[in-house]
Amino acid sequence: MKQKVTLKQIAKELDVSISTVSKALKDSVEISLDTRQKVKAFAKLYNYKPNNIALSLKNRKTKTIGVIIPEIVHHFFTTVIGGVEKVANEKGYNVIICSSNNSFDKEVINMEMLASGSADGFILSVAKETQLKKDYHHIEETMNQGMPVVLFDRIIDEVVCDKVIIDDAKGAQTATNHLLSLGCKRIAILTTVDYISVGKLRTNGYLRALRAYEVPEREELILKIEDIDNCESEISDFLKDKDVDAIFAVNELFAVAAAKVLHEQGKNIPKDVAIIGFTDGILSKHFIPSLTTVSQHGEDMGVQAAKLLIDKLEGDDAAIEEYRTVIIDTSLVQRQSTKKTKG
Amino acid sequence: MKQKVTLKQIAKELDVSISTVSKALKDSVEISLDTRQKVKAFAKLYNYKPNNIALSLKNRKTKTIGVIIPEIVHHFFTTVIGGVEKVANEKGYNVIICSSNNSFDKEVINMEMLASGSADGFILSVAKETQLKKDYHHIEETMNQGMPVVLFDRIIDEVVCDKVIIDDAKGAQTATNHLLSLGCKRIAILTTVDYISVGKLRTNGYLRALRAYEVPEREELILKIEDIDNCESEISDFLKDKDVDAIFAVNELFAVAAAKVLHEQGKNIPKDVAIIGFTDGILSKHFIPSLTTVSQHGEDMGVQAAKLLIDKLEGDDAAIEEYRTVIIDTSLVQRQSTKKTKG
DNA sequence: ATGCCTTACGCAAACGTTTGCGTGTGGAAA
DNA sequence: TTTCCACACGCAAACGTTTGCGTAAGGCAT
Repeated sequence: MKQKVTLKQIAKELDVSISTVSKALKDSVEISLDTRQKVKAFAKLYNYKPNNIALSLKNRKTKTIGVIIPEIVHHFFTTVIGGVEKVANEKGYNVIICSSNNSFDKEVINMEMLASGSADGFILSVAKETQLKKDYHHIEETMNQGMPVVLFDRIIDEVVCDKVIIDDAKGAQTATNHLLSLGCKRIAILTTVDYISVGKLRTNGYLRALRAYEVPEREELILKIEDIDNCESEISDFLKDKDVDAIFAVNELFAVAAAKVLHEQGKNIPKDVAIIGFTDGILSKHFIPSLTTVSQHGEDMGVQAAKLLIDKLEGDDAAIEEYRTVIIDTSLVQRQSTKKTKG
Repeated sequence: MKQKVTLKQIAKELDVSISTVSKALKDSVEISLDTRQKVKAFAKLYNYKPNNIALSLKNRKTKTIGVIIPEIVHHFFTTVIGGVEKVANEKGYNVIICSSNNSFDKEVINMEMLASGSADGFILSVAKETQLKKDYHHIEETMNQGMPVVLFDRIIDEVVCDKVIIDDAKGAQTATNHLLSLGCKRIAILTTVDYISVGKLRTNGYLRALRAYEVPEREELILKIEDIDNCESEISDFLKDKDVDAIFAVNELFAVAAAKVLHEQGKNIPKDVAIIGFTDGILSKHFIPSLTTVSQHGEDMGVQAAKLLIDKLEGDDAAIEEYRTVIIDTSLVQRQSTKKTKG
């Protein structure tokens, strides 16, 4: 088992100094052509690769982006990561991914760990607990130490930094509008508890659409789901003897759960009840009937976030003080769950 | 914007040497109690955190595990990552994730990048292209440089290292047995092209089950799908005027696609045709009808893989020469798609 | 007063790089 | 023969740690 070869070893073998080897590999004119060729041949033979750690220490940068997301087993977040990776790799950056598991503590630990030398900057979607706790000191501290942070999806208004979001309210409004334009009058919304920023925003968009259409908003058509793991029974109870003709769900799981409940109740989708979800994942695509949904373009978000971060990392000082918020357009992906029934 | 504080800065402020600070923070008896307290107070005040990069360089290890998977937007792989993360974090390891995007070149690049200082060892599921190309030099080289590699799921028989797999053939056999025990006679299989190891193994298990039941295997009931993105139409053609009473699919997507095709053809699941898939993902769980499936216990695989790797990383030299293969038990998750119809 | 031991600290090397600058050697010009 | 200039290379510092060992100061015993 041959260990990794270093400059020092090459230098020793060739009986030259370390600096000569280093310069030779970089084709420095300081070094004679002859020596250069010898060194390079040797380096290739022994498969020399510069040690990233040493380079990081010397350059005081790691060429690594830290991504912290609330859940790793989550379609939307993985699409975002896909986008980040794409841009990062193009620009020679590595990506480290950590999940906070929606735990505040784990978010802090991961961030501190990566901040102490492992990453140059962060792309972050905050944990539920963090949103609830409203404690952002770890983010502020990281930024204070000169490491840029880009927030996406679940952002924090109070923290001043680059952000990538979708216009949640607008997306929800568009979706609701679509239901209204189909002639639906009794549109229920399945949403989250208020401290989840995106849930609240989407609810607002729903309400805005109703008002614009002068459809009375009715408290009893709003369900704020607490326990996401148990949403199906909550939805079942909620829908029981409620005469709705459409459902807008603020995420994919709620939409699917609603569809299942309706199916059990013998209702037809879209004839009896139309459904629109949020987040264009595989569930919406493959469900029968396939579900109309508001696409968040996760990969795009990742791409934009990575670009913002790398701009900050490589930008001149002028740009550093300026923070941008990129708003990704949502789009309504129309599928069977809102197909107009003929006649 | 205060930069990260280093030992040197603390030393300067307190007018002591760097080594004194370092030792004081480690509560060395070499340092007087008085100095120790002073240093620690100062360190806490300035939120000192040792620089991981410097430590990595000094210790010649990074406490980081590199995970390379074929796809990041993939439920099964993310569950595996979840398992890896769990164990890794418990043991103080970081996890770097890279996706090869099923490209051989990207797999090599990622591996070399991480191997040159960023990770101490690898957990890897090889890209399709790599399996097709049968070029494993990057894996061998990495191991030759003293970095342990654990292969999972899509493994390579020719490479000698730790492995975590499921018994694909057995899982498939169990699934097929279940269909047979339900009284199904004309069981089709939707599988992949042969060079995908898991596809082939699962097909073998299917055939084995048929033989054990003395059901004739019929070539025309085997569909090897080439273009996974277009599987629905392939399946549709395949199923057209074929009188099958059960379908075994070697992955989740094929199972769902089959279910959709059957639905379009007006067939009832499970009454007309029973379906079993492979991989217990969200699609199988939420589909109507919910799909019976062979669970691979992805998180378990991740846990085991991480344990194997960390054992190698921290084990004494005796253990290093010995390679283990952990076989994770599959289990059949019975759902509606194979419910026995009464009578 | 001298010697010795303990206490409390600093020095320096090491991990693997990069790079500005200093320097020895050779040849050519005067 | 002396002087000068390239050329080709080496030295050393720096990045932030850790740690074995050396050492100054002080106290105590003789």
